[in-house]
Amino acid sequence: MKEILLEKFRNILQPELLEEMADKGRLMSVTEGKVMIDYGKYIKEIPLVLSGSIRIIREDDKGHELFLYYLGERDTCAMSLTCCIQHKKSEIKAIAETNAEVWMVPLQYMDLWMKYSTWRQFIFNSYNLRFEEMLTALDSVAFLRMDERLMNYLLDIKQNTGSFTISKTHQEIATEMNTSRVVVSRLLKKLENEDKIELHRNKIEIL
Amino acid sequence: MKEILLEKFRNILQPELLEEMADKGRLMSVTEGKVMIDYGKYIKEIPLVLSGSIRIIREDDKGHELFLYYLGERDTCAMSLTCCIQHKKSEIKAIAETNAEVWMVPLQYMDLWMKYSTWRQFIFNSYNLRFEEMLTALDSVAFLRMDERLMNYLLDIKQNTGSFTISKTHQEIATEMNTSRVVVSRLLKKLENEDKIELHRNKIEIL
DNA sequence: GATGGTTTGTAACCATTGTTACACTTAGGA
DNA sequence: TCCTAAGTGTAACAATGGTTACAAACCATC
Repeated sequence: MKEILLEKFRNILQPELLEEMADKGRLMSVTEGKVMIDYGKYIKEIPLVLSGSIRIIREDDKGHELFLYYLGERDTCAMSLTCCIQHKKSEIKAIAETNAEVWMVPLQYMDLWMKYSTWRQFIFNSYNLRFEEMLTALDSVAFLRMDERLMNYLLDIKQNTGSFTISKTHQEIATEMNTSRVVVSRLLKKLENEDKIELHRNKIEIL
Repeated sequence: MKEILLEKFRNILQPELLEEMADKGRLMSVTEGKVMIDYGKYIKEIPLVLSGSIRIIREDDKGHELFLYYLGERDTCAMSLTCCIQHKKSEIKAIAETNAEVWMVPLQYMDLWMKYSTWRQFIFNSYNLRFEEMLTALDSVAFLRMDERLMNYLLDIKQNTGSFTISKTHQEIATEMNTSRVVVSRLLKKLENEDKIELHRNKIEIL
């Protein structure tokens, strides 16, 4: 099990740190659809993604959702980091987009490992990436029209999976974008007429 | 000059660190309206706010703006931190909302001071606060109608200044909320009819 | 192939927000 | 005092997105 960790992070984290991480952490395997972190729950471990993809979502008090970004291989969750340190409830929800393997490290090491320069770099790099993705999400809802948001959302998924085929229903997309299914169907059809995508049941092809 | 720094951060940062900060940094005084950090520019110093208030704004490539949050006494800019570390261009714009005093620290100390536990706490606390404020901004544009956003915006300013009186024109508000002046005037009038605010020229009173 | 649940397509209508246009008010000089 | 620029109020209309309703297509499985 530890081999995966060592291999994935070999070029990022220094050997002593990796040894310690392998020793103190544990592997968690999750199946697609599993809610890994729920809104309002406490977080007690830092998750480092070894394989697969995690969907990060914001939820309001009325149950409305908004997709924020994906975590992939070698990523970690910045929200977890801040939550860990301050022992606060999670502000976001994390769901396994695919089957995934995650290395879980007890929260106290977050600060203890600050003596390792590669850990500091890794942590701050994570913060930076997550900040940028939050800004992208913000740009999307603040500055774009729904059809542009939708196209960006599709491209985002393509980027994340590396595949031109997206296996989601219109309802799922509507939920993640906090709009209605009818609006999504309407705009997808419009994008199809503009020859940007091709529609099938449970499947969207990006051209 | 250094006395202000020592006094403001006495309860947050340890004495040795404060000594070093006083030694290595410099005081910057800015007047209201001054653009302190511009979109796309490099940042070479970490700003610690001693007094006054800084408005942080997101800007898209067409010049549209969106207010994100305020920095006040004892705050620092998380974006600056990440930008500093990675030598990247700024993703945001910072404008002095009032006259302000800021302690500027050369970027290399960001990492050097990680040996001080109070510095680590301060930095991660800043990240956490900024992350939360970003989420609040996101909630606002993603989940709320314009009239609710507007009321929240006004309450946010009240919170920041401690005053029930807001000295902004409808156009300024419209720009910060990325909408049009007419819409703001319309909704402000509606809020006045609901006895939530009182309108005057260049001035809005929160009731 | 009949049945039923899920998914998609589309029309009609409504609500919210954005745009254009213009009148009126106020503050601050000339 | 008068003039001008800036700020505000409001009407009329357009565009976008949300809602309701219903039909058609598709899939699994009995």
